[in-house]
Amino acid sequence: MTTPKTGSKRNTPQKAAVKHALGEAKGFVSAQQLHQTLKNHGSTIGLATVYRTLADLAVAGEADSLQSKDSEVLYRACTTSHHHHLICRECGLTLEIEAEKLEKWADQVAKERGFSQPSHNIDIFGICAACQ
Amino acid sequence: MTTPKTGSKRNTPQKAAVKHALGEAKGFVSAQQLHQTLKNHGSTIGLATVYRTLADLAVAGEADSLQSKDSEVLYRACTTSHHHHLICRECGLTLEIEAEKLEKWADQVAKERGFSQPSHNIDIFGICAACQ
DNA sequence: GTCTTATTGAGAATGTTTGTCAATAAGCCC
DNA sequence: GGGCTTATTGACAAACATTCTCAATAAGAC
Repeated sequence: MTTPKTGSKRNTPQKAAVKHALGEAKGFVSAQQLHQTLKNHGSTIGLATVYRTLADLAVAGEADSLQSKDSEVLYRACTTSHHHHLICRECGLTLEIEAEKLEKWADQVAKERGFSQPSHNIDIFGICAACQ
Repeated sequence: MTTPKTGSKRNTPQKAAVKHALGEAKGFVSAQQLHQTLKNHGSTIGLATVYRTLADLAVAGEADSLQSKDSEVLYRACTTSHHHHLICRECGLTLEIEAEKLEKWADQVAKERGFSQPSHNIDIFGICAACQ
């Protein structure tokens, strides 16, 4: 009762492995894909652990998440600064885009209509030069 | 072989019912919600039919679709012209937004990086005046 | 009315994601 | 190093939305 101890995360080899694998991936990958990759490399990590770790990374701002067309969630390692993505529909190649103008525009539109706590979802898709 | 007959859609009471119910809904609704609403009104429509009809409407441009946080797809009746949405996270109230500038910006960003066939996903969320 | 075939509805099947829970091991104090 | 507490793990089951299957129905055309 005397020790709330709310925020005590532990460092485990599993978390490190997920983080590393996410860093190796070029574009966005699903939890399932990442789990398969890890197992192919000899890891015995559980699927649930991959899901949990990715969700934690997303909350911590160390990964971006995105909904694919097939209703699965895709993750990608990223810098902590806010940005958007230009994604190839063919190969998944992803470029980060800075768009300060856009941020301001979105926030302004929300405020003009009386909406508070604005947030937005902006992603651009296309076919990259290599895939054409 | 002599009759391709690829595009022969039939008009059924079920399709009309889904279309009507979608029009009645204020904001975005899921296929499950719509199915429930229809059943509550006495319809015996099947869940699969609701899904199929909504998918058709989305393809035909008569409905907008959107991925919610809970990984379900939400639909909304709309005009055929291209637009985006400002959505209340609390009550689901939805306003349509015209943003020609934005369209051009998105297409330009894609072309600058060598991407063809650009498309984009832009939605703004917030808490509407009534919900604050 | 008859015929063709798109459509329907009930349930099974799929696939992702989350929950459960006993077993394990990370961090800490001695 | 040894022991303790408890966050974490992994295997599996469960929840969930969505799609598939297929016999039965009915829309549209003649």
